[in-house]
Amino acid sequence: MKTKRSRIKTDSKLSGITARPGRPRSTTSHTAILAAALKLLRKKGYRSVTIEGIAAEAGVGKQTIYRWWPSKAAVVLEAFARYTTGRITMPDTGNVRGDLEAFLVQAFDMLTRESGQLVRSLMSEALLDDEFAVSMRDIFIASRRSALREILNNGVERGEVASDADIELTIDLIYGPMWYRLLNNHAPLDLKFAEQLSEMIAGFMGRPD
Amino acid sequence: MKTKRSRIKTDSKLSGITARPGRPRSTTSHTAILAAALKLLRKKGYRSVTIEGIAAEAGVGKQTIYRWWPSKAAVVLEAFARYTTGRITMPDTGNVRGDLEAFLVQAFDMLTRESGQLVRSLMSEALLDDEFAVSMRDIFIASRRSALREILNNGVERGEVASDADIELTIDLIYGPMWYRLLNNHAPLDLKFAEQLSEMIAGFMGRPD
Amino acid sequence: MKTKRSRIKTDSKLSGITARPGRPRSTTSHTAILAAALKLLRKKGYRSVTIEGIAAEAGVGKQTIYRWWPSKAAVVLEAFARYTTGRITMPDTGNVRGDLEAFLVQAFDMLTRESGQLVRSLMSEALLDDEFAVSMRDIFIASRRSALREILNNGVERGEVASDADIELTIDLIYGPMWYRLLNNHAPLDLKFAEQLSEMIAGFMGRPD
Amino acid sequence: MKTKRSRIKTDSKLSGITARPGRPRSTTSHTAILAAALKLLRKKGYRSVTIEGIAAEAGVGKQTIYRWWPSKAAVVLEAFARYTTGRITMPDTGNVRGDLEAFLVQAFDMLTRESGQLVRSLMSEALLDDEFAVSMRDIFIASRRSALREILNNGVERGEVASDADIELTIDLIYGPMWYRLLNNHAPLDLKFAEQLSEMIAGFMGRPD
DNA sequence: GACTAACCGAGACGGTACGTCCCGTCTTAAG
DNA sequence: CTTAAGACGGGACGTACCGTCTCGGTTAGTC
Repeated sequence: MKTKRSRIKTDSKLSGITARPGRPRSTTSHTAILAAALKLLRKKGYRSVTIEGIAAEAGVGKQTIYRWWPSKAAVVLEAFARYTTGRITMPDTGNVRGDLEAFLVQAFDMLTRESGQLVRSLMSEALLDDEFAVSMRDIFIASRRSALREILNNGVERGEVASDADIELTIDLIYGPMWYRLLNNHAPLDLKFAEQLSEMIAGFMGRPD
Repeated sequence: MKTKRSRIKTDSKLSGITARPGRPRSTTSHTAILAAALKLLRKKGYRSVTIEGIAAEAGVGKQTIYRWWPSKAAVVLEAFARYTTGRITMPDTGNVRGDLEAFLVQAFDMLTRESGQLVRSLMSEALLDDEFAVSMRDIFIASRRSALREILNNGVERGEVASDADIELTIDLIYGPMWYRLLNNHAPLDLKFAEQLSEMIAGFMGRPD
Repeated sequence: MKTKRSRIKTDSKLSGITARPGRPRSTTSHTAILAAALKLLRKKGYRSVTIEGIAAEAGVGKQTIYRWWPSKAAVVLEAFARYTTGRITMPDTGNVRGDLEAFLVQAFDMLTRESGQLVRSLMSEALLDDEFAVSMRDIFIASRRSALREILNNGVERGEVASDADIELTIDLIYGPMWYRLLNNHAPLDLKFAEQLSEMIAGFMGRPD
Repeated sequence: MKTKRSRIKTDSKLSGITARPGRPRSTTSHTAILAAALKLLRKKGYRSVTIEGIAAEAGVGKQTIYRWWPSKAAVVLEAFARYTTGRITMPDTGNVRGDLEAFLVQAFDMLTRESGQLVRSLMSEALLDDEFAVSMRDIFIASRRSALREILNNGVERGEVASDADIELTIDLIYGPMWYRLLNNHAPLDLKFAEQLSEMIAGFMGRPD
């Protein structure tokens, strides 16, 4: 998420610089906006959500939104980020393949049952707006990648995975098919797919010989 | 592409079905619209292209566009489909891995040098519009998948690939990473990636034992 | 009513000249158009009636309408003219005042119960289109004026009215208030008004001294 | 003229009613719109004037027009009302007939030389739109009627006119013929007609016997 | 306790594009 | 040559939102 000033303000606590003068940002409005965004998303879908609609639903002036977010996509992204924070739990089955499968099952489940359409909407926006794409990569994609990275690195430490394996490539080989199915909807993100993917990756990585 | 009525026009003499009454569709306008769409796309990018703009550029009434296409995305998709028709050439190197690599090099090259942004735009639309997503799958995705399918089936015939291999899954494993990089732009679609993908797939499929 | 060719054709029967070659004008379509126009007028009001709507309702091509009438107003005017033909009956009470009152009662009644809104619509068009105004004057206004003229001239012959009375002015003094109320709708076209008008006119004309 | 909300804004200090929130209506735009409407009317005639054209000419968004007026006719009516405000001057010749003649000469002159076509256009609209007709009656017709009413009432006070005369009917008898000629254009609104009308009315009213 | 600054709601503003309606013209095949 | 059908270029409609602006009013810290 990008705001015009928020970082400055966030720093003030740490740096001991006193708060800027004037009325401080209303947390009530802030949360009301995010809640409204989420609600409207569910009810009408991303395309039909408008800044004007969010403002009305939140009982807030449009300017208050524009002051803190650059676009509708940014609001939605923050709302979604808040919503999913802490939802990723790291599995610990003892081996890479098990961890991977558990992780994918969890991810597929969430995308299938809850946030799939929302993630699609956000990606849709990212495809047309480079600045937003950066935000999305920073906030959303990066954290998912690093979760996988951790799983794979654990495998390296355990000796299951060759130490010179190309981790980043491997992550692409895992998330790639997942996104492909998510976006194209031509085949399900189900248990079987999680197994197949995990098996493939295990085969790909597991040959240090 | 979706039109309101089938353009199938069987031989009236034989079938007894007479041609539709009324002035026939203008091929001049049809091509002018597609040309205008392509031109504006290059000049201004998908988001800035409007139906109104295409109509003006093509010297055509807006209604003429709305009569034959349901949305801006549909026009662009048809324009793009025409543009790329016949551009996919099937490689013949004698083995699956070689064919695959050659095919991917070709595909990556085109996406990187020419049509990447356009494909991203179309996918963006497909993510928000299910009806359009179907069109896109039918016109664009399907033909790419069947190209890969042919390559893999050739491998089965040659005995390089196990006869019980899951071809559709394999296609996902190839196109998935390609799309993932295309959409997220976090790593290049380069020669090296083509090699890596081909190797991985060869490894994945090539063990009938 | 103005048509581009109808008079030529009308003459051909009389002059013995054989009909023009080609398919003759369809009387079926002609009457269907007028009927459709009248039907739509009643259902939706003049403003909402369109050439396209009439054509559809009549099961006729638009061109067929444009070939024979210059505008929607012309179609409506002809439909209305047909509808009212022969509806004006001349009263004969023996004196000007009685004739006038009877005539006005009849006219007011028709405008109030049936054709008021339609006449208003036609006048509306005439106010913006000079060519149509001429048609309307020829077809509609003129016949009403000559009816009154006859009544007044009968009075002159009987000696009730001064022979040098300004008949045309008098007609204006009668129809003026009638139209004024019809258009402004601020007061009714009722029996009392017919009496008052007749009395006023009798007073105005009846003093040859 | 009809606006969506009353612009009555009583003194907030006294009444305790605070001003409406939000950015106040722009007087600049308001006047620019009326000026543009008048200008376009003169240049192109009522039928060719469009809301879009007025907006462009005034340098204003279309919505700004739609926010405050329900139709093109309403804009034009307000523009015209402003334009004619204070143009009616009451004559004082000492007797009803003189006053009437002077008043009519003035009115005929204005309609003939300046505003005739505009008034016809407005009436055209009023004939098809009841809501607008009410506006027009309130703003335009009513003020003209009350001018005449004053002249006639003066006559009653002076004893020239019978005290039980039907003033409203008399007004119809005067304005009726005027409108009739204005609308049908079959005879001029000239000096002679003003005399004839005045004479007729004087005869009609001036018999207290 | 006044002053100042930034916030807030409300909503009007100039704009752009939408998708629709209908205009009057045209181009077919059929009669 | 007319007809029904219906596509065509075009113009305007009235609406939805955009992102900006301008009000009155609120809520803090600073003088």
